[in-house]
Amino acid sequence: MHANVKQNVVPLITPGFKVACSQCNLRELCLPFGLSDSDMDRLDNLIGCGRKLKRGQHLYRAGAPFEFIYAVKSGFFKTDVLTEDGRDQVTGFQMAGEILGMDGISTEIHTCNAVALEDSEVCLIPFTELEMLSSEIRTLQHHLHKVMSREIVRDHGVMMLLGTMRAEERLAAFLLNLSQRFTARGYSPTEFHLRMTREEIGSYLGLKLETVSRAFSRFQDDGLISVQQKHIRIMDILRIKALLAPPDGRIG
Amino acid sequence: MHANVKQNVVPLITPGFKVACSQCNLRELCLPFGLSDSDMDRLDNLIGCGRKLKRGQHLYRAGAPFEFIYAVKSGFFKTDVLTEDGRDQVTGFQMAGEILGMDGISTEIHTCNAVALEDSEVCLIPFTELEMLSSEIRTLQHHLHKVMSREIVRDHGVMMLLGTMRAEERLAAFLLNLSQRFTARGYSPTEFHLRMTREEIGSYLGLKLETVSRAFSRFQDDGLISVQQKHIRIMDILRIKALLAPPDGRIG
DNA sequence: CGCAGTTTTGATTCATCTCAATTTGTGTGG
DNA sequence: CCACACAAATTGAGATGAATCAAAACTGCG
Repeated sequence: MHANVKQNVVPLITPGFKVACSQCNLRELCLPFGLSDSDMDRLDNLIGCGRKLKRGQHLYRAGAPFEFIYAVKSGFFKTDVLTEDGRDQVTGFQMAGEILGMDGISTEIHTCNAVALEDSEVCLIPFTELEMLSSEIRTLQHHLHKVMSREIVRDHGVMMLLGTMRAEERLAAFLLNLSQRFTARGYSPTEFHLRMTREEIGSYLGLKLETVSRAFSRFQDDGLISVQQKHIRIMDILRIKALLAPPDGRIG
Repeated sequence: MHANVKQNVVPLITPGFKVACSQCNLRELCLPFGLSDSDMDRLDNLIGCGRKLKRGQHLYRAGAPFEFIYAVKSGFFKTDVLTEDGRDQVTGFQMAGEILGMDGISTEIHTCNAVALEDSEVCLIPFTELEMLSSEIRTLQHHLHKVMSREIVRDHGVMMLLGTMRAEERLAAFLLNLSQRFTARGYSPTEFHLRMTREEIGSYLGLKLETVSRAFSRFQDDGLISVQQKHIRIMDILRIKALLAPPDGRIG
């Protein structure tokens, strides 16, 4: 807790660094997707600068005034909501090219926390100016809408997971999702490091950390994966996928 | 099933009726919120017509091409997603003034189903034209973003519910949410008819219908509510709220 | 090298699911 | 308008998956 308070001061004295979409290898994955060169220059002017975060540092907190949305340039984040009565729910994990902060648009106040799970960099996108620019650039406007809609659809997937799946199905879905997102970023589909703890995975999946750990162990015993702490190697992706289709194959 | 197929044809031969935001008593709750009279006229021109649906009829289905978003003018809807393997998750219930269909923006294909739970009316809002108009009307643009963001925040709340709450807490949260939304629409906060079945409530809350029924019965035995089938009367809203704060009051 | 945080594993408890039987409500057609 | 059939809801008994409580092992950081 104290550590976080201290860390929260750091960005104010850390000069932002200059970023440019046009130079970024994530541009096909991120907000500038589909923009012409000249339009991308205009977006570059708007975005201005980036921000570096150390592991454990908050990008923003629930209750903070909303000003920016953020594009993950490198690193790994989690977002979580907490209630007055102490419940804590991880709502997502974000990696390079993904957009953070859209929870703040509706009330101008952020409703969740965003925390770097490893040293990370983000691009700061001032939202009011983004709205102005997007009213001039149709492609940008439409893409912003797509990004927000994609988040809604993703959330529906999480609801499905939390509402209908058993523990091992949830973990299987989680691993497949990570694998797919790593693949899209040019990393190995079968071998990766988890940046989050068992407890954070558990919170995201609606499970206790012990249940997550047991499910990992069981997957390993069954030859589906190899786990060593945070290092995961997927051994049999087909059988992991099969876990998501219930044995009875009920339809309708 | 056959009934649905038949119903699906009806709207094609049912002439749409004319709607006008400027005449609508939901305008302070719905998309035109905050617009000037002249801007609202422009929105009216865009929206054009509405559509009536009978109970059980689909407004749209997963897989259907995306063209409109819909404002609920009257009635009550549910949205649900289903997977190939037969899982079914209700993702939300929508009432007057709420917007449906934003799941379709990201891929131009709807990813969930929207079904009328009673005879209902919606306004059809052609999305491409809405984007064009919103690039000219700042207020409209910003409000559209707020509506989408609000949906994201709402989804986070559902994740919290599904991920951290026990059965009676989920039902309490559900009842309080309905009560609040009815209140905002000028209906009684304490007495209402549920438009959905126990099974649909259960799907939304990640519970089996029997568990929902038992929780209702328990609430009634404890004097929190009075239930008779779909008719609900809230007797002690404070104690229902208290159910959401765990007894130990753990913090942080 | 030691300590704190994380992870694994085991034994037990408990909430919810499952299966099953009734009851109640609703819509349809005679 | 009533009777019937079907859908929805209630309630009970028992099974089960995940939570809880507890202890030990591992990892990485200072």
